[in-house]
Amino acid sequence: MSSRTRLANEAWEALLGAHAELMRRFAAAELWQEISMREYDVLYSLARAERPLSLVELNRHVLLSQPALSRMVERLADRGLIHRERSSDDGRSVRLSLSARGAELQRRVGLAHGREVGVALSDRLDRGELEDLARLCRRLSSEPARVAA
Amino acid sequence: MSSRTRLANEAWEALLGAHAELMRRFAAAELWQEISMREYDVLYSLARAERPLSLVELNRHVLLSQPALSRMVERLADRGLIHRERSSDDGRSVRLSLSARGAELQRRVGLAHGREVGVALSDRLDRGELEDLARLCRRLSSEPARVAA
DNA sequence: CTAACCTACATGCAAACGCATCTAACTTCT
DNA sequence: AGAAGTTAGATGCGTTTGCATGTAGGTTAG
Repeated sequence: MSSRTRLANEAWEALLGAHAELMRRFAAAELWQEISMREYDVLYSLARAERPLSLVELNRHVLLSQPALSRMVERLADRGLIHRERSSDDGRSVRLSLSARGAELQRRVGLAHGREVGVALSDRLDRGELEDLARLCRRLSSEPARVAA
Repeated sequence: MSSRTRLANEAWEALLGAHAELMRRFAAAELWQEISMREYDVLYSLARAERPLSLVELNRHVLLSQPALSRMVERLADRGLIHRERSSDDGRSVRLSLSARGAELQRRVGLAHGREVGVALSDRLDRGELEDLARLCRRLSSEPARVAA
């Protein structure tokens, strides 16, 4: 195993550890009574993307299987938090967007959650480090590093 | 919302994105036939910690509820991958450790998985960046930044 | 000593998940 | 245009999860 591979594995393990610990911490908040963190993730993804998303598009942001997301979307629609209508362009596809209630809930929960995120990370990293972390993580999730053919 | 808080939230979102995308990629490997990624996480945690761990200790590394972990441990023990014995010191506690079969499986799967992790991260970050990422993430998951009283 | 409390783990149960598969709507190729 | 192939989403079903709670061992205080 090359030293580069070792470094990569250490970085991945560190990232997993940070993810797990912070998720635990955020999940402990008395904030997820109305919606779970996973449901919030769906609302947040829809809020971010001004235009309606299809299930497949939404699924790129939400770490769930397609069937699980399909059912979660159904539950959120039943609760009146999101709109789900069949696309006119493509009869297979659905157009998912926040309802007014869903948008309000997302804003309200997002505000409180965002404060906690801010505290948790700012406590441990300064501005420059936060920027570095964001940059490095974005590099990991952006388009694949395609090799020239 | 202060700019520091905004930076923290951007960093957290970037970290979540990287986590989700890489998890997806790793999960797609034809490698998780014998054990799931979550089960591997348990075996890996036990492999790391040379001494036997209690459920509570193990639970610090594994992002699952205590009851869910308790049952996963039960399944892994039933499959002969880990040993579970009552602690002599503390009659409430269990001592969890890898069996020979579990250790072998962890090594085998870990080797292949580690290669994938290496490729995925090394493709996008150089040595210095991998070190930076590891350092920043460890800062996020190490002991709380206690404020002097 | 023992009653009250706390901690570690297990268990009942409903909700949610993933896998396999289905249906229906596009797309492509001849 | 029609058959074959692909893609979007939904559904059946067994497994796994989390919440609430139970049980038992250990600790503390009167």
